[in-house]
Amino acid sequence: MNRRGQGEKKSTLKDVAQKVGMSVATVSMALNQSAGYERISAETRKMILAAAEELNYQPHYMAQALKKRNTKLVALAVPNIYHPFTPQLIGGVQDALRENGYHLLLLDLTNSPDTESVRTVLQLESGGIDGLIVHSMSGELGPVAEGKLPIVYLDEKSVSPAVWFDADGATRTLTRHFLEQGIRRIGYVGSTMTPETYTQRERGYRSALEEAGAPVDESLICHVSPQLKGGGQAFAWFQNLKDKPEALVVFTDNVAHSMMLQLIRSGVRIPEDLALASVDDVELSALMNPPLTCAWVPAYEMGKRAAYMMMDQLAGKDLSGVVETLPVALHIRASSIRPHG
Amino acid sequence: MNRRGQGEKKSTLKDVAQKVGMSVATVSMALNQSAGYERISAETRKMILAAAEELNYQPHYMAQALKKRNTKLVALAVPNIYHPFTPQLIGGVQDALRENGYHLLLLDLTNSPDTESVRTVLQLESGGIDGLIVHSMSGELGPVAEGKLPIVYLDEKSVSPAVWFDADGATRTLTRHFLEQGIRRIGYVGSTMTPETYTQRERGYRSALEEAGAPVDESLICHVSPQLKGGGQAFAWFQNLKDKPEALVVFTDNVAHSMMLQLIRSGVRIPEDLALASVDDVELSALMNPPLTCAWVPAYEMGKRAAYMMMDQLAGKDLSGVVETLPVALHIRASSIRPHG
DNA sequence: CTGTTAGCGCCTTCAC
DNA sequence: GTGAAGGCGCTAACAG
Repeated sequence: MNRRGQGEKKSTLKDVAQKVGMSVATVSMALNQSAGYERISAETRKMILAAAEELNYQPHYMAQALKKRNTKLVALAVPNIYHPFTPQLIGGVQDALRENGYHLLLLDLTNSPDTESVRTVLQLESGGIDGLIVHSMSGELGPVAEGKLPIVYLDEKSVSPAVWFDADGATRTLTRHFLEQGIRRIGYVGSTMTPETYTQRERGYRSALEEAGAPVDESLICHVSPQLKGGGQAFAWFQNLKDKPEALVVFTDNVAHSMMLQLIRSGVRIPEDLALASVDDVELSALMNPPLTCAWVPAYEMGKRAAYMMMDQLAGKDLSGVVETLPVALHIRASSIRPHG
Repeated sequence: MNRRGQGEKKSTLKDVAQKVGMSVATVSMALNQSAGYERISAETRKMILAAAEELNYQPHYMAQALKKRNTKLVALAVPNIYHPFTPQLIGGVQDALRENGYHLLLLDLTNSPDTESVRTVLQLESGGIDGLIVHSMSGELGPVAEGKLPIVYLDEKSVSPAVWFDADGATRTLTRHFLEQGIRRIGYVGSTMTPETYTQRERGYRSALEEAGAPVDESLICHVSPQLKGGGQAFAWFQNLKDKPEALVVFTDNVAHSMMLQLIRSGVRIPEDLALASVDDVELSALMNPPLTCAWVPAYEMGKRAAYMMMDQLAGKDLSGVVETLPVALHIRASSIRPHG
């Protein structure tokens, strides 16, 4: 042991105590400013600080965690690290956590068999992490984690506590945006996977049509993979359609981008031949040709809110039943504006 | 304490021991299959297992870590969570780590002042994590971490141990690909940020020209932000150029995509007016119009290799001086093929 | 075959 | 103002 890279062995509280000829208790108090701290003479305090500095003392993270019964670690479980949404979520969670000295343990469950992810969570659940934030996977992880440690769900609204954005509102707004232009044949590209946010997005589309008294034509609805390749599937579906729609609401940017690129390559003009709009609004959407109309999802903010809710729970607040809903914003761009309304 | 969500208090080794009327030592052995395990009678072993099961016993992660002097946690520090490269790295690291029961602590240093990230690392360094994988930031984190815990560097080659992909080879190949078509006026879009991989990419471009006896025209080289907005900067630079190049090597997909979209919008035809090629080859590149020629970077594999190297070190191997270099692959697509050679 | 003992490094009453 | 003692939950000798 003490092999390459380890350098000089770390110094412990005891080392510091020894150096100043005092007990570890005093040193601990001085360093932590914990109860009884005021009673330590300013002088000894300075000595201790100096000695700690000199010995390069750092409290042992795990020992502290064991004693204080908290690890300052929060896990974020994500179903797909490759979705453009995910990094923003991560960024938000991480930034919020860091504000309070927490660290982020990332659980990327992309193509992880359920059993394995469950095993991982169980392992961590006991003294490994203080809390768990779950993105779109209450079904898989709720049963194993609930009741064992504080949880916050992301992108779901039928469980709690949760952070949700108005998913059905997003597609409803998009669909209405087409209806208001007098477009009636509006199709929908949805997901074969069915986390709550995706089913709600489809619901928003359907309800907008119904509210407007427009018929929902099932032949204008398709379901594809929520990956880039989903755009290819949607494109193929569109090509084979006899009676094509005039406009399409797509459930996620990812798919919209890739479908759009293929449509254009095949000669379909956007928005003249087909108007397009999508949900998420990642940065690239505004740069597409033509710029893609989107319902903007506050992904970063959602991550932040989830982390705050987690830390609130860790601080003792009871958040059961709470579902925070963040609004979406409609960003109208050229892809969705039909020439003659 | 024991507030909402905590459920029934967790059971400890002692609880299990009590239940079966035995000492914690025996229980620990039986459960861990550690030294001396074979000498426990099969019967008591079964009892213990059953009791543990019934009490829903899970070893306390931190207590175990404190005792065994390892946390099974490896941190990955990334400079920019939003770069399309990063999720692939994360995916690779995480998958490899998980194979051996390690977990990933993500340190997203996007827009983090240096001091703060250093503080974080120092905090974790002492008993919080077993090792640190650093992406493109040896300058910032090397000094604080080196010698304190095992490190692996990603995307650098002048430090070690490291995982590197042949960055200058990538751009050299791309540049030659243009030269072989008889193109002489080849420009370069590089980065204002200068991690090693970016300086090497520029070097590859320059050396390919020099080797071919072609002049390096500094007016054909610009430097932009490695974000999507960098594409806008590059586009503006290109527009203002009097003597335009026939081809452009771009240092990263991100920038290439966004520049390309703006070029096309402004009426520049690719590859007729300007041939384009870039480094990274994220999935979207093949879907662009026209499909973008790329040097493919094995990001996922790099992550995996870095994690393996970390775990090798954790297992006692000395990897100082080792730099693993992964090859890139040239993916020729329509964006780089000039009509008449 | 199993129990006892002794910590890992830290924090926190409780005495002095 | 400061020190001693106990213990978080677990593991690893060493006894029996």
